Amino acid sequence: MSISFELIRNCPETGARLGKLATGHGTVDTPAFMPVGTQGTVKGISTGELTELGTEMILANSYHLYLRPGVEIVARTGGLHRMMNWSGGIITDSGGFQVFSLGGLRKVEDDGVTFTSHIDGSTHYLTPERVMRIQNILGSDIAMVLDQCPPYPMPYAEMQLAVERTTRWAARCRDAHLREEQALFGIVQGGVYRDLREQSAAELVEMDFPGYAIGGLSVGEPKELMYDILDLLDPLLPAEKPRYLMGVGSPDALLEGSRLGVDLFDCVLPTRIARNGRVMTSRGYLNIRNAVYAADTAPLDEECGCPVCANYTRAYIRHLFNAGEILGMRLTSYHNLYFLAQLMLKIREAIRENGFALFYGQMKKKLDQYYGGAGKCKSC
RNA sequence: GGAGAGGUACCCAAGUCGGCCAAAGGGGGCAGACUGUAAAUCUGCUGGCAUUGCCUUCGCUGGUUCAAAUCCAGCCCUCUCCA
Repeated sequence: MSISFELIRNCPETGARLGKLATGHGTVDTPAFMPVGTQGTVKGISTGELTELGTEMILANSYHLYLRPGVEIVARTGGLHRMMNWSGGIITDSGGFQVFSLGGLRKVEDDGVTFTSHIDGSTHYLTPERVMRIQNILGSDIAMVLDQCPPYPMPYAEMQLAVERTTRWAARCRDAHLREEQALFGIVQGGVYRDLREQSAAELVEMDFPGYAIGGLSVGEPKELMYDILDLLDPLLPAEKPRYLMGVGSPDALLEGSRLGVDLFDCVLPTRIARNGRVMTSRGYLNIRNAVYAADTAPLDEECGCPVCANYTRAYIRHLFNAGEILGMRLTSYHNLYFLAQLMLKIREAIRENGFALFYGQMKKKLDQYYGGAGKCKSC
């Protein structure tokens, strides 16, 4: 068995689930947030620090690792886990997101996708079979099927084609998947069209994957539409299998996603905004580059217990950013990952204690206040 | 003392045979964006005030002109070379 998922508790009042996902590289307490390490590194954070942060699984990217350093190098260095010195879990994305994000550099056809490398301009042809081979070699604990992730908005007819293609590719990925200890997740597409989501979910469930991802959300649509789709999918996906909402990582969306039955999340948000000076705090986002923090001796977040907040002032971190010092980004990245890890920890505790509904109400009020609008920190 | 080069906005630096110049570009500064990472990236603002517009500004002072950062005169200052 590649992975096992134990559903420990269902929230009696909401769709929230407490679970435990076991892979060949440890277990993951769910709902969980997984930091993104696209190129075999969570940018700026060592694997020792990831462990410190309580990270149990990260997301890496097949397409990027295939381009550089190349799967042969990863294989020769002992596989992705050993290469990056990470003993926890790894999910590899298939490259499906690059079908979306590298819009100008790729051509999608039924058989596969032609990419123009953003690194050197070379041409690469990825099919479901090749993507599976890449992930098999990388040796991630969970592989993802190749999917077509369309942008928002997308006309119905085109979305329908993307759903059908994603289903066909999922079947091909399943057939091409060789590595037994590696699980393969299907990815539900369909944008914000309810019937297409139902169709996509039904077709994938039919294929009996060990877990299901929800893709094609948080690509520009209003959050309410995303939540509607999650609500729709909750009863359609098998309860005994993990659900993974791809690409979602704002605090409010993690809370809402958890309420709607999501077990796994990943997102570049905490690390990316951190490198650009924005930190998540108990009182909303704070841009540490802002002049008001020039002489501020408070920590990033007064309610935070992370080592960054215990040891460094806003004034210092702002100085590091203004001076272009690499430590600034490392500190904010660490803090943001800690912030989300704590949020998920609280969510799990609440479910475990049968107090999620109450917790949700209180936390939602707080997050709406601080993160609901434009994301401005209300204390600023 | 002689010869030459130059002083432009917070800094550096274009522009100088007159108008299209509140003045290129870069830096710095200020703010914003970022959600399965082409991202330590990208965008906007950066003389003042107000709605198009007006006002003050290119070392200083004066002059020529309808019009001057640009032309003329004097002065102040900086740098290089020669004595």
